[in-house]
Amino acid sequence: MDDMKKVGNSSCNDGLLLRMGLNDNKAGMQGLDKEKINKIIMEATKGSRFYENELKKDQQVNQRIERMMQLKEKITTQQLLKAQLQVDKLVIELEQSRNLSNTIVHIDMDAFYAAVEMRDNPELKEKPIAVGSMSMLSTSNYHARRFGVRAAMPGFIAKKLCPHLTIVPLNFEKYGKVSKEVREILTEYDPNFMPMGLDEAYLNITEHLEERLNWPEDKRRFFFNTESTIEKDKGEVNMSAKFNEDGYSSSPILFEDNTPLMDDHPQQRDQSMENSVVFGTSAEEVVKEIRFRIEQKTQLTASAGIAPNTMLAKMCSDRNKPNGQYRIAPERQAVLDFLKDLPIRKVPGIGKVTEKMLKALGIVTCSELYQQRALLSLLFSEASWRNFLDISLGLGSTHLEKDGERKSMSTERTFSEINTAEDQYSLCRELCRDLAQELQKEGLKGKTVTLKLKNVNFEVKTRASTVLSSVSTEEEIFAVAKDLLGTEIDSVAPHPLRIRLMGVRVSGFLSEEEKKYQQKSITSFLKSGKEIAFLRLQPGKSNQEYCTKNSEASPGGSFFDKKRAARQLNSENLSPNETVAKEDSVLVCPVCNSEQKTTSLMSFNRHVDVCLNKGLIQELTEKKDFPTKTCNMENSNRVGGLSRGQQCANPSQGTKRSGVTTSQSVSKKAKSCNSKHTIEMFFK
DNA sequence: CGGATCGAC
DNA sequence: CTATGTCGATCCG
Repeated sequence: MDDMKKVGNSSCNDGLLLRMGLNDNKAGMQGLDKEKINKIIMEATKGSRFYENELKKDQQVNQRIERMMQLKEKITTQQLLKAQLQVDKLVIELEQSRNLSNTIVHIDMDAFYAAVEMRDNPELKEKPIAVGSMSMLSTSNYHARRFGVRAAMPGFIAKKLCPHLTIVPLNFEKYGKVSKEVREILTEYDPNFMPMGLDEAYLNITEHLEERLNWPEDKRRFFFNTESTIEKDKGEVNMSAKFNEDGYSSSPILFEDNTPLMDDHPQQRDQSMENSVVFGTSAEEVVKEIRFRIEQKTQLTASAGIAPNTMLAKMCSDRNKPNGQYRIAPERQAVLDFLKDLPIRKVPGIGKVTEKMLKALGIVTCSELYQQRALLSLLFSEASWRNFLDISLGLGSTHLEKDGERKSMSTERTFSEINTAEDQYSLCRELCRDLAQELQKEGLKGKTVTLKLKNVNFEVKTRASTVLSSVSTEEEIFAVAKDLLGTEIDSVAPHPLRIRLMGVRVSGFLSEEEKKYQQKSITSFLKSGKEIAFLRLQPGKSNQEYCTKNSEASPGGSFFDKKRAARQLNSENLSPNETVAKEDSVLVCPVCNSEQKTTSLMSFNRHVDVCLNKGLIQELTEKKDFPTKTCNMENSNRVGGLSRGQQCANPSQGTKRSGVTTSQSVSKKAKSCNSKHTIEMFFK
């Protein structure tokens, strides 16, 4: 998004201000200068919990830098020379593989959300506006930016910077519609174009350019949208000017110079079609055409970059925004010229922290990045310095890969402080419910559940747990998340856990391969007509285990719910051995599959352990896989010492991966419980 | 694997 | 009063 989140850092390095304030003000005009902006932000911010946490993070970065500098001190000239040789060998290879044959375009809608809101509400047109809420802004228009109002800034601070600021709430449905309109245009130039969010996209127009060479003019002719409500009076081309809110924006507008549109066909303009325009066949003309069509269709302007790879194209689109475009010719020297004085912060992938670290090494521009390549290869990880090298050579992807399958799905929410376990658990359940719904829309199941917590001091923690069999339903996810939450609550007891955010994520999805396999094993399992045994447990003070004989256990979850609520609310230790499975559930041993006529967990566990040990011995003596009896042990986190046993009990999942998972996650839990007797017994 | 960090939108 | 939500990548232990 064209939001100026990246703010040139330049001179004064007074820490946080640079991060939080906008120091990009063109002096003179109405608005505020850097100093004022930073002062106001600092006043609004100083002493807040947020600020304190920012300071803490800042210190951590400084320590990182310190460690790096110490490392640097130890580097000998010998090492440096050697590194230089190695890196330069790589440079030669990279140089040889440089590919300038593609034409990549990056399209970036200008101040997208704000522009949509202004379009739809003329009242806003002359005003400084931002889209978002009092707590967080998503974007602002250029007018507001002159006051230092920008994306990722809370609205209440923006208001201090610019008291007249109008804050419009987000309306994603609307932006989505507009985005779709834009995409309909883009797809004509590259059916495989890659959208990046609602307001940006990469296109590879290499093929289009070839075809276009043979196109007759008619196919390159487009008409002005006449029935639009826009006030436009004089002549052909001033439509885009209105989007230049301020009249003194430095960016070029679409038709401002005398030549561009008719580049290739200067002769025809007036007679044929009064309200039409013909675009040429060059890349620049194509992109002008795209931007023209976007504007005609949506009344919104876009900026664009043209270059031989995505990284460069993206940086180009930033060059002349808003409502401008820029091209790097497909020549090595053109690329290097472009990079020469470019601040590394402009490079996609280089953020605040990396900028600061590199600056500590005296690196600010891309050419400096290249000069220091040998040093960087000694100070940074392979992935990092190779990336730096690519950047400084101007290398990037020359084709647009379809993004692969998703790797995780999550949901999180911020709220005013919540500090009672009761509310936290019910919130957690709610998140699990929402997440489960989304997961099921995509038919996904994952093995890892991650809980994210942010306390009122803005400190973030994540806690993850990987289970044997994939989860996707509210109950399944919650069963895991609630344990993680419980552990965190316990960890601060007797103090309450004071949080301002909670999130739940599911990852570790099954690959397509695994899906099929699982499908098979499930159906064959069902055919075999066996019962599913469930076994669950919660570590910590509220140990709770039960098995039900029923495969559709706890249908509405109410049973589960009440139990949990009661237990956690009372916050006392129910003796873990008593009162299990009162209702209509029956304990079934997951190993031998027989019903156990007891309601005492302890004796039930004993039985299970015995069964498992039998299995273990058998496995080890026969030295082969455990019999493939499909015993579904979803979520079976039985708390004590079943590390090997679980593997045995669930052979259908017996891949290397799940084996490791099992022994790790269980052995950890085994410590917290005193039931490692299973293991000890075995080794006697 | 789990946890923290970075970066992008 | 009031500092987002979602995702992927990477590094380290």
